[in-house]
Amino acid sequence: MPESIELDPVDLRILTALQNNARLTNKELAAAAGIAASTCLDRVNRLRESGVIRGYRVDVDAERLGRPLRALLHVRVQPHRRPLVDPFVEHVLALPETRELYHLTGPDDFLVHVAAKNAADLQRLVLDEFTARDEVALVHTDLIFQHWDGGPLLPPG
Amino acid sequence: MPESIELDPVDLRILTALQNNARLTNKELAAAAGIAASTCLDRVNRLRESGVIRGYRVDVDAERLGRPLRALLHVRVQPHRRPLVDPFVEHVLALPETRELYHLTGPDDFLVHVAAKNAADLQRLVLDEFTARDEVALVHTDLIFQHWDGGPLLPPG
DNA sequence: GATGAAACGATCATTTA
DNA sequence: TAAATGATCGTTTCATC
Repeated sequence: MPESIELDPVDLRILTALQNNARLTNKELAAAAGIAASTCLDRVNRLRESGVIRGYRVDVDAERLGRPLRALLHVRVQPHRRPLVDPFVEHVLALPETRELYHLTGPDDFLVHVAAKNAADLQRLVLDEFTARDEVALVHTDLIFQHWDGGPLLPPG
Repeated sequence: MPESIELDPVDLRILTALQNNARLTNKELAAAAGIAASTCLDRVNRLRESGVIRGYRVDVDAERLGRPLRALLHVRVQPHRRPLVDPFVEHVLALPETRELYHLTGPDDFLVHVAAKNAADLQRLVLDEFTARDEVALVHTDLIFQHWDGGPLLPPG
């Protein structure tokens, strides 16, 4: 199922254009890719159906939404077993502060990117939503000075 | 400049809808927010101009694009000074493998989320693009088992 | 993959609350 | 000041080549 799809240069131009601005009209997108609008519509539908395009998201400024303090929480879950891990994941994803969650190799099992209102809010989050849970053996918090998104995702050469 | 903006419940409904699907038509968005289309257009334009909305991105499946192996690289840059840090950031952001870059407090200064073709590709990336650089004092690599995005970003209660 | 036509949505000036 | 109406214009979409 998670197969690699054959993408030609036209598909790549479409994806690259959409990664910069996902709200381009179909007409604009067709122009960017150098194809007719109807063809472009076909291509985009195929990319959606094949799962290459998973969705379209708006990029919201957390700072201006009142969550200027971002942090990464390294979390060790013990014992590291499914009956404990699955509910932990569900809990974290349900928190409004959670931006991203990673399940990792290495001593710290999870990494959680959170956005908080201020230091007190972050403290509450760590104490009440993480260390208060039985399966959470350890939480280490690093503040995020700055965060960048990478460029358009492209297939390897 | 990075001020918090006053957002009313209508704005929040608009942002929430767009975070789920940034390609909703203005008409659909207006219906979701319970307002007239023209009003909705106004609101979205204001959210864009005020910087609350930073852009619209397509969510591409890295696996299906031929980059199934994702990892987090913890990188220590020494000495941790601007003349070294700024070019390092620029270098990392220019790599096609980079998905995200964090500048952090704590002993490891940077965290880089990368997407590679396979283990050999990841090894090449670490050796040639990171440890080969003079300012990079240490790289620690954790593989990503799984990665989740958080729900819609909302202002704190 | 392109063309062309019918259906639909975006947009803006104007009106209303 | 903020939202709705309605006319115009542009875009999407689909059958057809």
